[in-house]
Amino acid sequence: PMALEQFPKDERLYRMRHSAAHIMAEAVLEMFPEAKFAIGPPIDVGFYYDFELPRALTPEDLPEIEGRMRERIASDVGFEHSEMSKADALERFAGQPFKIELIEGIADDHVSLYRQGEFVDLCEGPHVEHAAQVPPFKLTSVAGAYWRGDEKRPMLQRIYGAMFETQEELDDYLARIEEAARRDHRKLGRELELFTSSDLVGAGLPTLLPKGATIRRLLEEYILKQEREAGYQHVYSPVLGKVDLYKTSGHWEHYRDGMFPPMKLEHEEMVLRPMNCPHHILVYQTQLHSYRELPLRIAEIGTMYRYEKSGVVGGLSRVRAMALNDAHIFCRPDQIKPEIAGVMRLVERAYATLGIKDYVYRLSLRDPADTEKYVQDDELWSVAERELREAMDELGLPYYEGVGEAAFYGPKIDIQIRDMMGREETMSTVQVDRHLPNKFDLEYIGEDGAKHRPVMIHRGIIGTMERMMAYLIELYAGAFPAWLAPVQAIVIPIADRHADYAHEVLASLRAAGLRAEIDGRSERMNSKIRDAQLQKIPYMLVVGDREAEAQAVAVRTRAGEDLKSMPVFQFIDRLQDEIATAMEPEAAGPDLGG
RNA sequence: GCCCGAGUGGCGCAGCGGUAGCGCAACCGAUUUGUAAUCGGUAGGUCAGGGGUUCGAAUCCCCUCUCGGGCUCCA
Repeated sequence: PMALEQFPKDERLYRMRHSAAHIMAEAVLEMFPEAKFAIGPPIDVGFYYDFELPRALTPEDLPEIEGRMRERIASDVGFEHSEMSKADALERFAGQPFKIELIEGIADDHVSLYRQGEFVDLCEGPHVEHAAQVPPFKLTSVAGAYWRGDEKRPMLQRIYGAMFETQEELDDYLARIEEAARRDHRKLGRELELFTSSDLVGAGLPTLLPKGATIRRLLEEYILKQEREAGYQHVYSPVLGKVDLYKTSGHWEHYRDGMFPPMKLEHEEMVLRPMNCPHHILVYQTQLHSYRELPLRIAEIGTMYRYEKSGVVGGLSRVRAMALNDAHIFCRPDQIKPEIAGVMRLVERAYATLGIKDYVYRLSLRDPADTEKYVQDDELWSVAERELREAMDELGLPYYEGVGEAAFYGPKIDIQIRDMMGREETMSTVQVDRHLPNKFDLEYIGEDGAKHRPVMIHRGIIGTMERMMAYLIELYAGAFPAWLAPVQAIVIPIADRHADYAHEVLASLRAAGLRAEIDGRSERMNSKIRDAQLQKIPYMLVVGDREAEAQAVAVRTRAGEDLKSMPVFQFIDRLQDEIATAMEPEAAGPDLGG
């Protein structure tokens, strides 16, 4: 057999992490002889193992488990592979209900086992040859996890471990986790006074403070301008409507669990909208449309409400009230591909401006086996899926497929970003929908004078303002580029006698459309600089006798760079240039012919 | 929603059965300062909310709410 070192790195890591999971299981068995074992696979930063234990584990248990693991590793037990018949295995694993369920699910009449020391596990392998080949690791957390990922099955205890081939790589990973914690938008949101939340308002309902509101407004202004230039028309529609509207749209049937329960009025029931689509459909229906008018692009920063489960809400990334940079394009079938291309161009441009580089495309498909979640119409799904594939292929954009990730009414292209912890989230989305046009009986008059059914494209570029803000706060660690910074420059008078001049400078900056503040406290300049630094304000403008004399400002950047003294007008020019450049970057992505 | 953990002045924390403390911030005063924290003083908390145990609860128990790590779900 090949020695471990001869395998490619991925294969080596797989074996090492998988073996560590087994060693951890053995350590847990020593501590809890009555433990029931579920599964323990390698994952991309290490491994985990799920157990059912007589008591809840706490983080204080981890060092002991780690210690026992290190003993096993030091003793360098070998990993031995064997096989036995299913019947023998069922006997061997009597008292291990999860293993028995796994064995019963194996099609073969023989099962594969691995033994190290006293511990034998049902396992396909592969593993390292002996325990000493397991590299540095650290048990990181205990958590709950459903058996087989099914919320109707028992909740097990999961222990996560981080593992890399070298101590250095492990340390790098642990440092990344710490850095992610430092950038956590919930922490920065408080420190930088971006948003707040209150027990009295409720979970998932954050309030944007003035600085956070500024960022959101800038994002909105940016995307609204892009959309206007791309031929979108903006509307305002109400955030609630009659239940009947959502029964017609199908949201009531397919999305009810995600909606706040209805408000009963005297003769009707109202619900907070979970999506904006029905309202935009009503906009379309106000007139009879000719094929010449299409595509019609109806857009809105639409606030909507979703009853997210209590365990999932948090910060700005998962909220119950959210504003979606939403639009619905009503078009002819022959316009689908060019419209998708147009949306992709908007995404590429927006991401370049926002500085988002780490993203991938996902073709989100339905799970054909799930007849509950998705509308049943095979023809509709296969047509929409083909259109999306062809559009992406023609654009030359790579994508991976996510089965079971579609909307209830159709497949979609999701643009997936990765957060600081490496978790993937949907930011932008494009969806081809032939379902809602049917439900609402939408039509347009074609060239032939007959009625035809338009196709709807649902799309979001910024996505929800909340999630985008959460992402950008972490991406920039709160040090926003000047165009997005809530405060772009702070004027710091050295002594009280400089207050008048400082206010003159402030007035000039504001007159030039810049967001500036003044720190007029009776503090030392050093202290004011420190505070401005902690607030991550891009420019600090120190003004003292010399500056007042020269109609100048002494410019310090938040990077700590001293740009020396310059005339006020020169600083204004410089900052305005910087902003203009940042907002019109070259699109970073592939050339989409725009 | 589920498992585990946690909620102490605006923020960060200590106290863990004998009726609340520290630092920062705030406020007042002094200082008027040249690129990451000037000094002194004052005020602020029904210890998330409710119920219970106890002579006595921030400390122990129960319920609810909120927050965190996961799972499931999701923009």
